[in-house]
Amino acid sequence: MDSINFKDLLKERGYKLTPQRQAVLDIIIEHNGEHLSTEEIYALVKEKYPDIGLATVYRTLLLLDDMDLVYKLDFDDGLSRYELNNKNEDHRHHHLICLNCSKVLEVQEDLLDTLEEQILTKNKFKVTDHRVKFYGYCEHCSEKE
Amino acid sequence: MDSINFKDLLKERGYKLTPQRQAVLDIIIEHNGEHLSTEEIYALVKEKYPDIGLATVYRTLLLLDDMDLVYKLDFDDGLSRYELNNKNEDHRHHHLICLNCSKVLEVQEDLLDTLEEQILTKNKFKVTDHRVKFYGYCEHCSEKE
DNA sequence: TTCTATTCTGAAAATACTTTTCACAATAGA
DNA sequence: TCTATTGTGAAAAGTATTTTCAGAATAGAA
Repeated sequence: MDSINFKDLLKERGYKLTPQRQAVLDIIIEHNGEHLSTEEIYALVKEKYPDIGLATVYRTLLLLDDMDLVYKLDFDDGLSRYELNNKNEDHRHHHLICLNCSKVLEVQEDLLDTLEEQILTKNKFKVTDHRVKFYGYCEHCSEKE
Repeated sequence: MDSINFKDLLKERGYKLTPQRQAVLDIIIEHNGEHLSTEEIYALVKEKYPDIGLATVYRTLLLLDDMDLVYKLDFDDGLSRYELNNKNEDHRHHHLICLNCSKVLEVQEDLLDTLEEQILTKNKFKVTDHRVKFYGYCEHCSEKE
């Protein structure tokens, strides 16, 4: 996501491109693959843009989520986390959350297309997105038992 | 879940059976199939047990979730919701959340066993539970477009 | 049954995360 | 450059949840 695209996307929705918005998006792009919390994003943005306020970070994350540039995640730790919506990814990936060490792994699998078709047929519900979380024990924590 | 079983389950963990705990569980059982929020549960329990405090309801729901008697749900409305963990159900059901009217449907499907096997093989991650949410448009809201 | 260590409860205070308010600042199109 | 409009930071407010604490209730022992 370069700034020219971002500016256009904002404009489509009547929003302006500001250094703060760019800075928040930049951090999320730089940390692609991580699951940063709002406070973590705030701290990282502050390194480059010390005057930014926490409220602006919250507002920007809301905006980016609404624009589908990021995905909001919930790993049950009480924090909102975000990851870049990698549009070149064939399918959304799923998260494996270790109940022991809380580590989060990612799986690229997607068997859910079949399921989504069945849901449309049986329930007449048109699925547009899904969120899947698997809980269990990672390799390291499984061995320790 | 009759009170005798509940009492034993509590005892196993060093907890006592109190009228408050029973009352909260009773309400959840009575409303099986619904997705009650904490405040809704509080209001319903209060009808039968007017002196109960909100903190006790929070504490009890935490306990019931920990004991796997209920499932905590998150439909992205800022509220914690709970449903009875129906252990005679073959598989967990999934929720279909309508992005337009916010109605929540349930699907009994479970194609995830195959996926979980693949996850164990490829990622050496032992899945013990999963949460799946599908977002989209219900029959009624699809038609209106 | 009575006693008593322990757990539990209600109310209020405290937390934690998030949103809103408001006055001032910055953006972008004219 | 001008200016309508949107955006921002700081602080306050909001909302859901957890903790504190003194008194009450439970359950096992006596």
